[in-house]
Amino acid sequence: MSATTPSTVTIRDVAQAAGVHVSTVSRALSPDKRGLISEEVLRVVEEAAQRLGYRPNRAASALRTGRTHTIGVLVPDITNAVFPPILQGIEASASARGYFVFVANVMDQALARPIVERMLAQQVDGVVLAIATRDDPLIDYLRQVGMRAVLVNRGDERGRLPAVVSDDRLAMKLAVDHLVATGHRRIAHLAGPQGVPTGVARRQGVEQALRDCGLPLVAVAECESYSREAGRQAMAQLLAQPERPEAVVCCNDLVALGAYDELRARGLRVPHDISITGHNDMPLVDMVDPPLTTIRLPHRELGWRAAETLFDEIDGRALSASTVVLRPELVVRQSTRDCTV
Amino acid sequence: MSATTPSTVTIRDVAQAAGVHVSTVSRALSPDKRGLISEEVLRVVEEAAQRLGYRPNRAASALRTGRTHTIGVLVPDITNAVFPPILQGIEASASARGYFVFVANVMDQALARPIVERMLAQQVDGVVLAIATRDDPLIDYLRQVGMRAVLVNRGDERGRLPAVVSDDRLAMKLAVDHLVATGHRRIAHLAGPQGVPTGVARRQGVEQALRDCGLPLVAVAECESYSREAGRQAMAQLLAQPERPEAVVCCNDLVALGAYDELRARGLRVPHDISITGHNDMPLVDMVDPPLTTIRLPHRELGWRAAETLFDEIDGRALSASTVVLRPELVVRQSTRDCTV
DNA sequence: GTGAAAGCGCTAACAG
DNA sequence: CTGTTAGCGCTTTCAC
Repeated sequence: MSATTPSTVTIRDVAQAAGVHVSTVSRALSPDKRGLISEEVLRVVEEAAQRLGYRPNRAASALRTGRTHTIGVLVPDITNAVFPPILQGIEASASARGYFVFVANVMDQALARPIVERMLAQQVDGVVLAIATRDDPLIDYLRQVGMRAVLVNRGDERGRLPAVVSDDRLAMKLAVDHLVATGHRRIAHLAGPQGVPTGVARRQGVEQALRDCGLPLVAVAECESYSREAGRQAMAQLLAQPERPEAVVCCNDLVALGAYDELRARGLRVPHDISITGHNDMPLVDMVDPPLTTIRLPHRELGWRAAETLFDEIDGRALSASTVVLRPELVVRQSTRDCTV
Repeated sequence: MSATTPSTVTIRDVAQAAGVHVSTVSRALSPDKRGLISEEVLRVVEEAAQRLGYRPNRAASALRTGRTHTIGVLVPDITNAVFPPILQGIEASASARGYFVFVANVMDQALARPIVERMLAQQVDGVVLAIATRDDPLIDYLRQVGMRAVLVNRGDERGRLPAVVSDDRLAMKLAVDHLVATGHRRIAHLAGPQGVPTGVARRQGVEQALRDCGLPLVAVAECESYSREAGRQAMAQLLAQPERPEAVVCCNDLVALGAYDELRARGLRVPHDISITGHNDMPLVDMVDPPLTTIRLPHRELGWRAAETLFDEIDGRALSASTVVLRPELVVRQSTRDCTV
């Protein structure tokens, strides 16, 4: 029956109750300083702390030590199914280390800088960014102010910050190779926004993979964003071309689903008239009609590793490998047909 | 060209640069105290702060004032598509008020209490809980320690804490009425876990709605959790009964999709052999096969209102209505057939 | 309208 | 091993 007092009990109260000095209490309750304290006193202090329901005030400790045990995470849109698992991985890692995670939803790229400034004021121990654009000035800013930071999902081409990403080129190669192996020849690409690293890398991945097979990229349309509606529009553009492609490699699942929308509106059938591939393996894409052939990413691990990398930085353990690249994997379902049979 | 110094610039530096006392700087930079300062000094201070790149240390201010400008949010599983929009609403509200939000993913209900304790230590100004179980002892604990809190999505039957929820009974009534209007008579229910308020309320909603129509509830199976797999299992149980229902009202979309899985495995077709309804209108349920008839909730608004309620509490603005109930809405798609034609 | 001084709760030298 | 002392950066009385 610990009488958890609603009123604030401080280290002084504990010291008084235990009949020792506050600094002794501080030491006794600090995991790495408790070795300095005698068994006897340790017991008394712990008992008193327990009894009074003492909870060290993190704000005070933060002021003194400069460490808040908090990190910030900036995501572009938490409603996009890619990010929750990443966040979960980050949170799991943070939680295991006694850290809390501020989640900021950066709907507008222009808000990123002010948000980082507020996080700086909030004294976060570091940030993980899932919002880096190409040549993002934010990255320079972070380095300039000495804020520890790690990129996730989207890396930095110039390697200014550690990053944990998936292999976008390989992902696209997996998709292209699968299509080619199943007899597709006229392959097009629905590319992501060329302002973000993933958009560029995936496009290059498609181009390279096709080149490796000695095949042309018959058409490309760039999506305004990674959204269903943008995918629909881009697909419409693609279909405005004289000759219809046999298959379309999409930069992500949402875009692929947008392609479905446009195709359905025109009475075209997937995969009968055209094969479609996605990227991400979002929840439920195995249940859409037809189930989507896509690329699966280890999202949760992406987040976990990013957080671990950040904590390594925070604890002064400099990493050898600054960029971690995780392997994506092909998931074949029914949106791609076998033209060889 | 603000020379943002990497080294920490404090209020003392600003005071010195501006040739005034620190307390004057503090007042000048505080929105509600700046009235006490002369135009002249205000200008000088602001210029100096700007030039030096001063950012008030929140940890110090928190220690002094007891307010951290942070809130915590506890969600059961951020990977469940219901929560991201709720979180987004919370975050939008918090951000607009200069607050940051800690997101904690409470995978195991037993971890809720320790997490709340850590948040208490972290001096959060309040919490919003999306994880309340029925008669949750956590609620009493929060009241006991005087932590401001608001429930979202799941309310408390005893009204111990303010809550923002959707009308679960109405939701189920909308589903039942639609089925009845389209000629279904033998209606069953895939119920949510009866340990959480929503599971109970939705089940009661189905029962009441059916009673209102003078129809029996032909069968009920309780799901272990709000998951696709649990839905599949519960559907299997339902199909083990001698007579097959014409329609099944599911406690949520994931469960409904699990029902799809089981039905498909048995070669039964939706809605030809059996009609299915969901709840939540998750992203992509309009694209599954067949598109799911479901209940749409104002998730984002749920989160927004919950946060606003919390801030009202924090600012001492006691609310009149302690529980806010938002209206769900029926979305008819193709998982329910019209038996009257 | 501004300055002086105290102190929020904690940790970390420094003594002993 | 434990106590003493100082101070993190800020806000808020209290004077003037």
